[in-house]
Amino acid sequence: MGEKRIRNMEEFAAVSGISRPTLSKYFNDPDSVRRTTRERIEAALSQYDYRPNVYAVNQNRRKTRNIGIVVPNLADPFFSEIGREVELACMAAGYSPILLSSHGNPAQERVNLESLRALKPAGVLLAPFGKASDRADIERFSKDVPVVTFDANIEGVCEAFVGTDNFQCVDLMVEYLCRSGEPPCFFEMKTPSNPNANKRRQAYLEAMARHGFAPHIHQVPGEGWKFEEIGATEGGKLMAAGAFETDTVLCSNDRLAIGMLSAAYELGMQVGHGKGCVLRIAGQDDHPFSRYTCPPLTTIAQDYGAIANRAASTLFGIIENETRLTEREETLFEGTLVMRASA
Amino acid sequence: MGEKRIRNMEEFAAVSGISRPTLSKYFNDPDSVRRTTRERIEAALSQYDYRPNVYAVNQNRRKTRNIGIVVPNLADPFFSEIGREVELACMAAGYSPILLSSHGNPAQERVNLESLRALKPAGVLLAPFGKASDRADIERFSKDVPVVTFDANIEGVCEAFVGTDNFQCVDLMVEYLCRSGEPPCFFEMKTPSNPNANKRRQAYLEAMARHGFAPHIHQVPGEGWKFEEIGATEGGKLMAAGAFETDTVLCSNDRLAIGMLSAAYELGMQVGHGKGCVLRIAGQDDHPFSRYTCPPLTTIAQDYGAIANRAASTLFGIIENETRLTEREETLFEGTLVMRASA
DNA sequence: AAAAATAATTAACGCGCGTAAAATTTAAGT
DNA sequence: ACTTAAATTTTACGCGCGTTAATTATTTTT
Repeated sequence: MGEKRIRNMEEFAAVSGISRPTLSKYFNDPDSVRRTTRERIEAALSQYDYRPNVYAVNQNRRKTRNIGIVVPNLADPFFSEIGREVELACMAAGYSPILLSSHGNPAQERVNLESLRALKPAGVLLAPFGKASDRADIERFSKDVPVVTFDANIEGVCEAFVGTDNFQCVDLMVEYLCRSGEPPCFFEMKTPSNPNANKRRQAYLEAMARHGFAPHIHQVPGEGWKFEEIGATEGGKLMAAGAFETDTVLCSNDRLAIGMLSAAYELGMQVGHGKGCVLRIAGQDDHPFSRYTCPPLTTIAQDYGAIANRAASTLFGIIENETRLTEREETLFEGTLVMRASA
Repeated sequence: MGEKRIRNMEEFAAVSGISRPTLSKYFNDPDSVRRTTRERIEAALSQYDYRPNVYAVNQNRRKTRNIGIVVPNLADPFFSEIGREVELACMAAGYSPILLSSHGNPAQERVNLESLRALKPAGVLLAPFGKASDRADIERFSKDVPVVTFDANIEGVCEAFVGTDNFQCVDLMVEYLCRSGEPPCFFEMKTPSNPNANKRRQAYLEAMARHGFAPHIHQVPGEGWKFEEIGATEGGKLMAAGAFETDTVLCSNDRLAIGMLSAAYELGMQVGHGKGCVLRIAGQDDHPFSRYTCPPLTTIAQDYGAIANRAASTLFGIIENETRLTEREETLFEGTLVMRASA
């Protein structure tokens, strides 16, 4: 191993017997040099551990191999999961992911994009807030850097969007709930910033119409990202008041449902489809913890991996072709019903 | 605003009427130039938006202002919370935090440190795995870069450690449980990689002795980071078999407790201290979701903010004094009892 | 107001690497 | 073995900024 410390590519060229420009080519793309040369380089590499200075490399290269990943809130396990999948996809493709959380704050999203700009990323994978995001800012940013959005769409902005088909998901759930018991009421926040919430409400209305039932939407006040708390306090009030028209509630997302389950427990209302149960509660997203709620939460699972990989590979395609998409792409994956005890 | 694009410091010097070396000084430390000069620079800055190229800056500066933050698993809300606090502390002090998750994989921890090395960080804040971490590797790394560990200690390695006083925490909980009902059994994994787990077991033994009760430790098999699952399946088996000697179980951490609560629910065992309850379950850490379990989890809260800030400021002290600590520091914060319905 | 102290300017070099052009070597093809 | 094509080496410049030394301008001191 390491005989003496190599300070730069010049010195490594000396000890390896390969010229610096060839080494430079190799580090940019190992396959761009002849096999025998590559082997000589790699032999030397295992002997003298040397790595090009990232800062010098990135200063001189037009485009770096950095990929910015921005998610609204890493404290939400949903985003930490999908963020991780995206990260892995980037690394597998030889890029350097830089994962940033906006900490539930749309202003931080702007800050994050601004910091990313300084890093001259080859591309950005963005899970935006939706309506709360600064559309103009993102549009401006995506002029300079190719951006693929995932999870939440911003109509007409960025190269492509990859997400879940909310209509298919809600339809699946509504169909199941109607078939197995009373038709569901819909529980959500009054001012959801996430565009998925709006699609889900719309999908609920359409699905209920299709099944010939009257829809019942309950919107509750509440700001921020404390969904469980909102679900617990506001959902609890509704349950206590007997405000739900049927014995089944479909929540706009799992975190609201988790809050409602907690409130139902407090109220002594047994949730589930077994005997003695007075309420069914269902969620959406298959939150990592929904398997451990009491009772375990019936929900719709999004295909995290598929979304992450498709978003990443779409971005890589744009980067590697050096050409923006002629037409904006939208890809939606289907969700699957996860039947547990709560509904 | 932006009249024409400024490509480098040279051009900004031209339009601002300030020489380049002075600008360089300013960007390194705004207070190092005369007030009148500073104002002229900032006036120009608001007109021509220019920012120094990070790569060129970091290539030439001896030490960057990057701070590496490495946590074992961002998918665990505990670490995403504390990671966020650390991040904020770094930004507040004018550093650039780079948050990396080891995804529950000790090998990834080595990879993360290796990637950080390339970024020449001024310092690193590391929440290690503990025994599962590569002690030698971390020791070697901390020779080159000042490292402060937090959450989990590695005896004798790195400049300093900041964490929670497990003995005080467990003592607090044991005292409460003994005073309010039957003394607790202790539930944990057989091979916990986290050193806190070992301290907690030890603390449990001492606390029980002090109160004059016989300790009962139940260790269950299970690998990895699926603590809820392990708590549910293995804890469930123990509950079903009536293996716990008393009606009170103290879990090594909240995530195990969440799993146990879920299993207890399945078994129809009512958990809590009210009437009709057959079991009390307590956790440790005040996991963000433990407020919404059924019943809500009684636990010990760590002072996330204090730990994060102390770890960060200790590191900044070392960086700014350019001198390593003569003696390794260990700081422990006290936990507080969070009484909820489960125990 | 002149002298002393402080700050800014000019000029120039270096950091580590990308990259281009020309010269040279190596491999492939018949 | 000879021609061609492909790969490598030599040489040299540029990227954007840190930094230093000598010079000049500005402020502070008495």
